[in-house]
Amino acid sequence: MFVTKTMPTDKRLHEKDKSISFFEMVYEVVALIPKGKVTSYGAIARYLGTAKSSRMVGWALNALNKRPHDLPAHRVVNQKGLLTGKAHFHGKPMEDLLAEEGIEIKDLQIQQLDSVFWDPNSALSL
DNA sequence: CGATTGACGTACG
DNA sequence: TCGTACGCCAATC
Repeated sequence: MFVTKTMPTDKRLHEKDKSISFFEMVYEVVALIPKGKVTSYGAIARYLGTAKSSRMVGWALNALNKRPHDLPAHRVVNQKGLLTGKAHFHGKPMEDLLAEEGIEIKDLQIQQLDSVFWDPNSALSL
């Protein structure tokens, strides 16, 4: 894992620190999503201090797709628990990956979302 | 350097 | 309640 630059707990993440890219901050948070849990783009965006840049989170993950990575990007869904990024997964279907972690999905929609939702803002004690 | 993009979110009808 | 419109902002073209 490439966490050498800064850890999410570093307060600098909440500053206008341009020394690290927005992408890397997203990667840090995504890497910390517990197995069997999911979070949303908006939740990550809020944690990073750019609540209105939720689209950027998706953009970051899109860039991730272009290069080899071991991040649980499948654990990131939209606020409704819908697997909007499924189309971007080339390997095993996103829903399968989640299902293997014990997450129930029906028609690309995560069931019992509240019980599996992982909010970085509270989990990481913002 | 300006225009476009995008795996979202909120507002509005 | 559901579908559509628009804003958002960093990265890319």
